[in-house]
Amino acid sequence: MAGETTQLRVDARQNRDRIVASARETFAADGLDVSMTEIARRAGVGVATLYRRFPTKDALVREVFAEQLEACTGEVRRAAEDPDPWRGFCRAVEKLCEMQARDRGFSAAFLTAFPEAVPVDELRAVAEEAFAGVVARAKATGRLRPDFTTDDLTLVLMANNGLATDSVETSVAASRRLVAYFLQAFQARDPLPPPVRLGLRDALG
Amino acid sequence: MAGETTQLRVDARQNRDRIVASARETFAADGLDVSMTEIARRAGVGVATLYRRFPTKDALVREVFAEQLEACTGEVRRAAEDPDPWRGFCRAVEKLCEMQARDRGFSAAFLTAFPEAVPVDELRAVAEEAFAGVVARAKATGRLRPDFTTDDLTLVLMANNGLATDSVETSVAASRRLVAYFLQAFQARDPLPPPVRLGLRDALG
DNA sequence: CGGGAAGCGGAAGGGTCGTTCCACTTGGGC
DNA sequence: GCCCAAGTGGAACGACCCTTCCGCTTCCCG
Repeated sequence: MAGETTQLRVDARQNRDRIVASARETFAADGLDVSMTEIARRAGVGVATLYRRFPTKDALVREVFAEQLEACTGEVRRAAEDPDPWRGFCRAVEKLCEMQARDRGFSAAFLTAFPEAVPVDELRAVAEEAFAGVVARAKATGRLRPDFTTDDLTLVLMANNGLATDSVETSVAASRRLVAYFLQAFQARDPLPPPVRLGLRDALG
Repeated sequence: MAGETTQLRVDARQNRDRIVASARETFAADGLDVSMTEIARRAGVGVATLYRRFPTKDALVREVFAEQLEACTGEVRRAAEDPDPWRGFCRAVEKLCEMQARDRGFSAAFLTAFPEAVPVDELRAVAEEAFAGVVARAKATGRLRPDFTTDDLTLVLMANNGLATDSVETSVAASRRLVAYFLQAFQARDPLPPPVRLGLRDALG
C-alpha cells in the first residue's frame, strides 16, 4: 500500500511477499529485535534479496507497520459507526489494545518515533482523526468525561504496550483487564479531579 | 546490602563505590542498555576493575537494583502506617510509580525476570508482603474494591513501565495521570464487573 | 531460443557488545 | 622501607548485528 507497484519479475514478487509475510509473523511474535538474517532465513531467501527490496531494516518495519496501521484505522472507522457512541468508543479502545497485545512489533513500531516516515505519519494522522470523531460523539452523549484528550489514547497505548510478555494469551488477558479499568475511569459520572495536563505526543516525536 | 563485606583494599573500596554510584545514575537516566565500558568510563576506572567486582553485567544490575528495591519497600512500609488506610494505599501506588518513572533502569530491572537471583526475589517478596498489608487495610475500610489482587499491582507497574520516555519530567507527568485513572477505577463505589482473571506473576517468572 | 538485465545467495566489512587476559602498579603488613 | 598479593587499565576475543559486495542463476523480451 506504499505505492511501489513498479513491475517486478514474478519470482521476485513471490519472494517479496514471502519476506513481508515472514517479517510480519516474526515481528508479531518476537518484537522488532529480530535480525535481518533471521527474517531472511524464515522467508527462505538470502539477506541480499531482503535488502534489494527494503534498503534498510527501518524500511521493512515501516512496510509491515503500514499495513497494521491501516487495519487499525479500519477498526476505528467501524467503531465510529456504532449506533451507541459510548459503546463505539469502548470498542475502539478495546480493539486497538487487543491488536497491540497480539502483536509485539506493532506496539513497538507504533510508539517508536518515525519523524521522517511520511506515509506512516500520514496514516497515523488519519487514524487519529477517525478516533477524534469517536471521542467527540461519545462526549456528546455525556458518558465520556469531557476532559478526555488525544493524549489519553496515547497514554492508554503506551501503558498497554508495557504489558507485553512472551505469551500472547497472557498479554491479551492483562490488556483486557487494563482496558476495563481505563474505561471505568473514563466514564463521566465521577466528578473526580481531572488528571494533570500532558505533552506526550511531543515526547514521542 | 548484599553481604560481601569481605575487606577490600581502601582504593578498591573507593572504586567499587564509584562504580555502583555511576551505574545507578546511568541506569536511571538511560536504562539497562548501557555498555559496561561506558559505565566504567563514567566511574573513571577500566573495565577490568568493574569485572573484578561484578563478574557479570547481571550482577551489577542486581546490586544497584537491590538498593532501589529496598527504598521501594521502605516507601510501602511508610504507607502502611498512614492513619487513613485508603490514603495509604493511594500513596503507596503513587510513590512506587513515581520511583519507577524517575528511574528507567529500575522498572526494567524490576520487570525483567531474575529467577535465580535469590536476594532479589527475597527483597521483592518482602515488598509484596508489606503491600499486601496495605491492601488488606484499605479493603477493610470499604474504599478499595474487594476484588483487587496482587496481580493488579503488577498490572499497574507494567503499565507504568510502558510510559518511559527520554524526558523524566514527561514520564513522571504521564505516570501521575495514569495513576490517577487507576486509583479512580480501584475505588469500591462502582459495582462494575470485575476485570478478567490473570496470571501475570507466572508470566514474569 | 538466446542474450542481457534483473535477481539471487552467502561470504565479508565495519560496528558494538559483554567478557577475558596479561603486563604493570600500588597498598599495607612485616 | 621491602615485597608480594591485590588491584588495575586497556588491548584483544568472540559473538552478534546491519549492511554491502560479487560471482552465479533465472526470467523474459525479441
